[in-house]
Amino acid sequence: MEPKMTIKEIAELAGVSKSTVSRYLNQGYVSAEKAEQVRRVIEETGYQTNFFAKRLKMKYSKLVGIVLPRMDSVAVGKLLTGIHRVFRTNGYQGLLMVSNLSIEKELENILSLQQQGVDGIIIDSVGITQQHIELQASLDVPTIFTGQRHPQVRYIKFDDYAAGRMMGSYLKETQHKHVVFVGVNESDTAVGIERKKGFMDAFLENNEGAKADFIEAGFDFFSAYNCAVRVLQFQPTAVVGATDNICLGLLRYFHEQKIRVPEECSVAGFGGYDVGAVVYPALTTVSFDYELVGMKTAQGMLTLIRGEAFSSDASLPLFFVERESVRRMGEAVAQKKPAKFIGM
Amino acid sequence: MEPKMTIKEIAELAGVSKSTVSRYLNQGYVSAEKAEQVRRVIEETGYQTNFFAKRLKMKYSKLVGIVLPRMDSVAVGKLLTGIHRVFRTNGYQGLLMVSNLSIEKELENILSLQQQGVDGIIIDSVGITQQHIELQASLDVPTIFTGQRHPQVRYIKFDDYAAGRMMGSYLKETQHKHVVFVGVNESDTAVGIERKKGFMDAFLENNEGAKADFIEAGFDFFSAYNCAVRVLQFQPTAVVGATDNICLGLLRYFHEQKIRVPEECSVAGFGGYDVGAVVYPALTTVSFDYELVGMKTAQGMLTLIRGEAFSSDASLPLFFVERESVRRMGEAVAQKKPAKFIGM
DNA sequence: CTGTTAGCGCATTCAG
DNA sequence: CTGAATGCGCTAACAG
Repeated sequence: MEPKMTIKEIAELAGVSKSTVSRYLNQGYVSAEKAEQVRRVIEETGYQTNFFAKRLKMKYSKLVGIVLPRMDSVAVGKLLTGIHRVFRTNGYQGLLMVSNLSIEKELENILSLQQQGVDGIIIDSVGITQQHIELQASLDVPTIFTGQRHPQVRYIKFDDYAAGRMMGSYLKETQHKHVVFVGVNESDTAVGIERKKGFMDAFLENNEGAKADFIEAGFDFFSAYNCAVRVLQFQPTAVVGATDNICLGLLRYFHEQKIRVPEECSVAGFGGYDVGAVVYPALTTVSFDYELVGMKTAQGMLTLIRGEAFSSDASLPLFFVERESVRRMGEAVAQKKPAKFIGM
Repeated sequence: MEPKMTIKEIAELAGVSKSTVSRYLNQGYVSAEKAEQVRRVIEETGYQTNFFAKRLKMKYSKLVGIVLPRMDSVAVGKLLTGIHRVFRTNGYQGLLMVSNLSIEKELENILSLQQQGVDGIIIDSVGITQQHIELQASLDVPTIFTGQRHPQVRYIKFDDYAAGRMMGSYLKETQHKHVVFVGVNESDTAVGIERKKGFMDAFLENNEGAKADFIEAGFDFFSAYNCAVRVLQFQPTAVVGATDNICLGLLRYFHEQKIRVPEECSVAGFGGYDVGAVVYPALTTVSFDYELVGMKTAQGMLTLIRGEAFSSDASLPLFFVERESVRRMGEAVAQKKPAKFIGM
């Protein structure tokens, strides 16, 4: 293991030529006899082919760059889990870069990745700008965006509009008439625009007397908590947060104000994080399978690398998870549900 | 950007030799005049030095492997954030491998990383086995473990024993006399043994009439939720979970059973996850700064790579976060705290 | 300060 | 089927 064997030394020890060893390692145009000799020597020495030398010769690197807005988020974690799952079975590996929500750094990371010789780049962006498009077009490695979409790039994501609609329909069906949607900034097209629009469209259509207000918050608990006063001023029967985290912040405020959920005000979100199942009331939500996105994206990348056709997809399946935090307005409020922890 | 410039072509275009270009790119033994010519050509062509060729020549790769038990955990996310923070300012990058909590895969990943020519390996293990030690000793790249420790390896971690003691002292001070500790399996030395022992030691010493029972759970909400019945059978005045997640599962069960926290039973944990601040009652906990561990570990790795001395550290600072979930047994229970969301 | 020369370790023609 | 020879793109002596 120590003095770093090279193919040349293996060849000498096995009494063959370098090329024979190389062939043994790759295609395999080698006689059984010599193959055996080589095999033995390799096993004994623990020889490992030099990664960089190999990559220098070959055109590919078996590395694909992944640029992330941040690392400490469950969604990102699951996404990566999915990506890794398919990559590992194909001998690929992800090279991560974090951009801390900075567009500038994101662009910089993409460039840096390309320079490292990755075979492709996956970008989990929080917003696709014109600069992204230009940069991406100038690159000579395939790229796939995830989480956001844009007509000029390849992408794999959920249908945020449909997710919004699911929630809108549900609140209509449960006969809520006045809800406030706590959303995020529109720079995030998927969450800030599509998801919200889906909700509004479905909730408002053919829903006489229905009304929906809007308040903008950030992605974190605290920001949501802080805008809770304002949502209460609308006196809604239900509030839906653009993410589960927003709901948790809201829930906390309601608890402090002794506003009972869902009796006095319903709450629902998007995301389907595990923790939504364990808080009380358990959060009704539209659940996203982030791991699936990761897998699909990785598969798409493999396709692209092989030079095959790829088609963007913004319709990955969504799951509506009905739990305890939304009241059915028609029914009596007294009969509480059994309140069993339903797992995740 | 397209036909992949090489140093040779740059040299020709600039009217100098390859080595001059190389020097320009590295150390800098170049006249201002020629430097300028080279600079211009590089800028025009968008030339980027070939990563693999460079790594083949040089001894280092500027890549350090990171093997993780899993990706979708906040703690891991923060750890990575910390690692990346120091690496990025030093031109290093992390190459991630996930072992899905399998020891076998973990070993395999370490080997694979070494083969890729990384300059070092950081291992966030959930348990150091004899195999880890042997493998690690046979490697020719430096390794640092994090999260766990062992006399025969380098490590950077919190002092789990001290964390346990903090909590033990606190519960003693708040005059609890009977608590049950919901811990995890002892294969996780840090959490399963040290943290628990610290708690027991501090809680029990010089604490007349005090009693502490133990129950083993897994790391997830559900497992904790499921063992809640058994902890209740002990009729404790407080229960401490080895992790905040365990507490959340417990809290859910207590809520379902209408057991008021902390009035009827106190709950406290370890971890300091953000979500602990937003649930109700907000969770009293010993907080770990995972990002700091990441930074320290990365710095240690850089030290090692430079060939300088490194010393393991298992005493990273801990923070006790007193929130709402533990009752001070001496005091009246009626006077509820203001219950303000204290942020994270 | 600069150009020339030699490999780094490997895969791959090309003759045998 | 196999060995000898070539070069991937780059850095590092080595002489100028």
